[in-house]
Amino acid sequence: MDMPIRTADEVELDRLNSALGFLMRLAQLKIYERFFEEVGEHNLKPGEFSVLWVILHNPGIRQSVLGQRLMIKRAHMTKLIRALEDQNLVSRKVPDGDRRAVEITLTPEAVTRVEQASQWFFTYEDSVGANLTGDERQQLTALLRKFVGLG
Amino acid sequence: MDMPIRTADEVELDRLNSALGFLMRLAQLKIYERFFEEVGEHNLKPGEFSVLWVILHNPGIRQSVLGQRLMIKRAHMTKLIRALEDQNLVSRKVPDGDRRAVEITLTPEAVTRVEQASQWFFTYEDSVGANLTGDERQQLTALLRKFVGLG
DNA sequence: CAAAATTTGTTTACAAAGAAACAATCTCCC
DNA sequence: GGGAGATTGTTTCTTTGTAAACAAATTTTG
Repeated sequence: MDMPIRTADEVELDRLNSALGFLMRLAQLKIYERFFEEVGEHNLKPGEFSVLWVILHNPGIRQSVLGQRLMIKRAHMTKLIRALEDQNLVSRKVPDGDRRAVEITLTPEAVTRVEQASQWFFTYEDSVGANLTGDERQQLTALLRKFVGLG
Repeated sequence: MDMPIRTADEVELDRLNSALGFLMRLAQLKIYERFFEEVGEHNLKPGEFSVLWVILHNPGIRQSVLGQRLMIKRAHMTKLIRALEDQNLVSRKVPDGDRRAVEITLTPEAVTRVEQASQWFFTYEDSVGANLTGDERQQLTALLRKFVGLG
């Protein structure tokens, strides 16, 4: 009657089972964990890749806009960009129109690197929903896109 | 032709738009952000609540099992539990059968507190998908549940 | 136009979370 | 029974990210 719980599968979650925030956190952690199993440290980290990818597709984007879109706080963005600059992957330029702002572009080296990295990144992203059917995967991304207000 | 990007909405994401990991991260951050807007610091943080909720429904659960289910690493779990213990919300007991393990239960005080907190927590969790229809919300949770391997 | 308020990025101090090394205990297998 | 190896929790160190205060530039408004 009072048998102790031995494995994670036996844990009673009750209503937490349908809590969006809870499920989302679990899902994200699972993705992240798998990422390092499959991809390893071989290349750019997912966060770095996303930042560089967005700069690649929006050359001269401002730090603040990048942060808003990627939901990265200004304070943190400063550090990320500086780290990328130290690796000679991005260059910063203060535009004439607004001397508070900083416009970011990729160095030629980074363009190559990101295009290369995009191969394994998106391959991984596709494989990540392997326990879903193709339809389910598509539904899931569509729902998430709507949920976060994209497209 | 070379118009600079001024708002986050104009940012070109290209294939990142259907990357599960990316969307999931955005979704989780959005939930977390809204949480503090709506609920404020009033009560337990979402993480604390989840931990306490699971202990409530699985009294005597072991730290390791709790961590596995909630995807919290052992090192971090130690700190969480100690913090909860300092607030007199949980008690730890080393079972006779295995003197390495620690079994966690809620204090009577915590039981009340969690039951109370569950009201706003789940109310919030329900309101969080407000820009989705009821059907979509249900689909989303079902897909997430399948994705993370629950149920 | 000038003072007030806002935006942008940075710095500093701190909180959340993980990695690796460790000690104690337990399990397995000879 | 007794070592080899695995589990469990803790500690220490590092990484990642946030919050708050700040400086400089810009916009708003009286």
